[in-house]
Amino acid sequence: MGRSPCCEKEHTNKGAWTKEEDERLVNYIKQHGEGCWRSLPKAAGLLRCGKSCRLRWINYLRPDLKRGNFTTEEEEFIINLHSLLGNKWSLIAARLPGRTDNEIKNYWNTHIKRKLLSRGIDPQTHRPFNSTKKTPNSNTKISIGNQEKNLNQFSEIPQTFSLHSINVSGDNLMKNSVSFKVRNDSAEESNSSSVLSEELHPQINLELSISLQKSFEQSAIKLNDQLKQEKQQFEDQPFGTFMSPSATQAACLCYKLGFQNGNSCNCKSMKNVNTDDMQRYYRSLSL
DNA sequence: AATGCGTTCAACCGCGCTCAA
DNA sequence: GTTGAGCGCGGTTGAACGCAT
Repeated sequence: MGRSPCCEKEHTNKGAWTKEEDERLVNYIKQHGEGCWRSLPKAAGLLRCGKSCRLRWINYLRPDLKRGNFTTEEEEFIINLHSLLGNKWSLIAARLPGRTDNEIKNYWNTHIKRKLLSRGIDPQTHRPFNSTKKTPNSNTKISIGNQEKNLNQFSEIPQTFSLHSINVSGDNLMKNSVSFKVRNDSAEESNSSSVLSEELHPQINLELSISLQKSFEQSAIKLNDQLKQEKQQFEDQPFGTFMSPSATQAACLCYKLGFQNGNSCNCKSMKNVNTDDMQRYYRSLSL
């Protein structure tokens, strides 16, 4: 059965948007908000299909977009995220405020891809071209308490504290994949995440030592409450007077995963964690 | 000035997913 | 359980631009 077209093509404009069309779209969304893209063009007096309006708004007209060149930090961040997420541009964009998936995708294809190729790195696998390949073990299991699940069954793990609560069995290669998946709470991401190894990303410590104390739920709730409390303490006190054991551990994990541009660290000496990292960590908590 | 070629990026296309009927 | 509308995503296209010849 064929799919019906999203709009009456013969009555819609295509190609570049005019200034007037942009104004109409912006004014309409300012008044009525986003959504109902199918009915929006007619309501806004635009001879465009809904998808085209949505794309124009999301990729170009949204007021919170950051225009201009990507910074070196953004570029590094994209490379790191791509090594974990693969071509999941929308997921990568979600972690880069002010950037769109389309923008990142274009930047990847026009700049980063070429840069990696010139360094002798395969942009898809993030491995040197002459390195030996390892393939992930599709039967890798994740244990939650006394339950065991396949990777692809694992779909609802809270993001913030999951790294503390999961016991992973499988080969080293998949450990990192699992940790990423856990941080991003969707089975789909798990399936698409790239395989990492210490030889590929020496700055990323794959020995996550993630283990379960009691049941996953109990640990998660406990840690969530603890972090909530600590976050409040952090906001109440000037930095430096307060150091949280659970937060330092979590920040350390961020470090070890390479999300903070950090070097390998030792949790026992996390007194040395810098202020910016800690602030970033607390602000990232959605408690 | 004219032409060709490579690059960039806005926009389009088709597919998959979700959800309500 | 089936169907179809609506939406979002990733891949692709093509117009516009810059540079070299």
